[in-house]
Amino acid sequence: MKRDRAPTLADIAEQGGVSVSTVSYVLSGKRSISDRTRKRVLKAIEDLEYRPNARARALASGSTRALALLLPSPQPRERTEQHSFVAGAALATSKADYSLVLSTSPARAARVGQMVEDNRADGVILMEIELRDRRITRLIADGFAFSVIGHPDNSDGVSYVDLDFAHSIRQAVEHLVEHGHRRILLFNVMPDVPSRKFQYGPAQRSRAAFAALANEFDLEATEVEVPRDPDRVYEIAHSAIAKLRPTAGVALVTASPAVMSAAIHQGLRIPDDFSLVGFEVPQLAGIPIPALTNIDFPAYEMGQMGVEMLIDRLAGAEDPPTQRLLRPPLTIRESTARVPTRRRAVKSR
Amino acid sequence: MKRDRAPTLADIAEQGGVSVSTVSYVLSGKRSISDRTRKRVLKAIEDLEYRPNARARALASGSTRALALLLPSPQPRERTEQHSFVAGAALATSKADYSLVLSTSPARAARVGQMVEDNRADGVILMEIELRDRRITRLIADGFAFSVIGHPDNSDGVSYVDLDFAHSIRQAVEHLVEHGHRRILLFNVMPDVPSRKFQYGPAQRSRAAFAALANEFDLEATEVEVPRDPDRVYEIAHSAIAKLRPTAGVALVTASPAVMSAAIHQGLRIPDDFSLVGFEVPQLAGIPIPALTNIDFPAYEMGQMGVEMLIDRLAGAEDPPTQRLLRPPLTIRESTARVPTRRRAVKSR
DNA sequence: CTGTTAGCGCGTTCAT
DNA sequence: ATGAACGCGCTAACAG
Repeated sequence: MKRDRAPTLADIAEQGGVSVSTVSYVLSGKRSISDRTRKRVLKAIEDLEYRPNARARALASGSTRALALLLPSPQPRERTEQHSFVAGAALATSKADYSLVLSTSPARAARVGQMVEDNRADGVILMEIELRDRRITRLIADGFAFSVIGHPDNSDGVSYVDLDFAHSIRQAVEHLVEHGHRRILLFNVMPDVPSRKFQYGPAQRSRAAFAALANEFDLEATEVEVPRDPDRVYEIAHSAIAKLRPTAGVALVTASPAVMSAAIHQGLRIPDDFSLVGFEVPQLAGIPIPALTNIDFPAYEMGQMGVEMLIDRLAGAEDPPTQRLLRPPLTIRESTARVPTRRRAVKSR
Repeated sequence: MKRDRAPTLADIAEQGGVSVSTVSYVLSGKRSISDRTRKRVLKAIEDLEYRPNARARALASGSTRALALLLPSPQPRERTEQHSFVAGAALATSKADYSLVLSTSPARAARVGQMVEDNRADGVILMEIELRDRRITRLIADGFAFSVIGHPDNSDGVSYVDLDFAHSIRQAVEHLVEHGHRRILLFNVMPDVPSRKFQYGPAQRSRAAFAALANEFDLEATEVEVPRDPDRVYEIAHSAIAKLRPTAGVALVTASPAVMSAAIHQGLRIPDDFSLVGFEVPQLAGIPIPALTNIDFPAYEMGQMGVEMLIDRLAGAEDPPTQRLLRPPLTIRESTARVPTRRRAVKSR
């Protein structure tokens, strides 16, 4: 049976023979109600299939119980980790009985707070963080609640979850070094906006770590920058491998399938001629041919943490910010192996 | 400079020396305003950096300008197309100046309208549609605005966008038949909930089309059901290929990488020993080794269409529903080839 | 323990 | 062309 108008608090109050505030209070539990009236109210709510109106509630209470997730302008070719962030965030928000509003990133940094200003959300979650991210500066200046996936250079007071890229790169390179590799390529991610090339945290931190390791282990290490488009990655990796003839490579997020293809397509056998360590979301690592030695990118979990941190922020008053630098393990699979000694002979031709 | 309280219509009215309704009307344009007052008001809005409060607006107007996208409970291992739906939907909503609220699918069909009932959204978008989807029945019964990605058996009056799976399967099979293949496997998607196995539209329609084609061309056609988990797909495909020794296969959404791996790992060369047609989002097709003959799943576009259709529904009164059955082209790449004649000799051993 | 009422910020009808 | 005032549905003082 369908009413033409959704029941309101007033309807419940009437039906139950009580006042609206009483109904409101049995709903919120913010003051004690006698068992008898509570039951009457609950019955009325049941009978009329009453559902609180979220907008009215938001207007009156000042809280929307919604979080905004700012997507980097959604392209058809999105990155897998970003999708996992979204999925994880969606799960965590509904678990906490919040809503998740997806929003495309505003062009101007000044607009990051828009969702909060417009009263569509209580706080925002940022991703694709730059080393000095102006959006974060704004959000702090404007006093908005937020959390970030990734972290800027100066992360004082900001709640974030990120990967410890320096640690992961070290783990990957040490793995290769232990297997005798010395000529190693780093396929580093490059943001689509060239001017921000040196601003993107993961790229920058990976680069620095890689350079330090090259020095420490005295490697012939070369960094190769690759864009997001897999086809371009393929081309670039193809020529880099042909030219530099590395025995191994480390590919950052999203690049490994294309890099592996590039190697195979020029006749290299994996891992005999070329070892590769990837950095992908788990579901991508198991399937390739051969299976990828991989650092599992815990994107789904990071998405969840992002919202949990934000909700904590919204609840707890002046708690210290949560800051988590994750160190996912390296899983060794078929794509890496000891560099064969016979290679030395071949190499000299 | 930051105020402790966001400016409201009243603030603008005061600053501009006019009434609140006047301000409201210059914003909505719903009645004519003299140029002088309009300018004064606009200046005040500019000066105070006024932003309309979306919740108050929603409460007063009855429209939230938000759409809810109901996600199948977001798992870590989400399917690529679903992510693309989301990305496309996010783009289209923000283009139309709407918000997109992500919501996990309610357990009970009766709850599909929740987002609308709670006044968080004006309409909902459904995905993962079953042949007789109770959610759709509910939504119609309750008179809610909605659109769906996929389509049920009885789609009278529902706006949807879907793929013409029967057509695509035909296209794929005919391609293989033309190349001399006769022993063909269909790797069909299987929903996670076994009881709904025969309810899932794409699976059901693909199955029927495949069976009809087997009959029409007198093929040794076998359907192999695979779950979503790539590892399981690999196992199942591996043993199916070993046992049935097909010369070709057609893999539905998401399955082709695992199927290809399974074939390669048992020593088959692609396409010489085994041809494969995939059905994947474009970004997945180009990179595999070898490149996949593929029907590009236009998931991103479908996500966009889903919201566009819903917005049309919300705007236009009693227009006929939009119903689109897309037929993406088959792109022939390296993974399929003519079945070699020498194979006949080999086959008999 | 319960009722009354004043907002929350904006849209809109009714006056003027 | 403009203003005054009411209502959207709910929360939270304030008053018993």
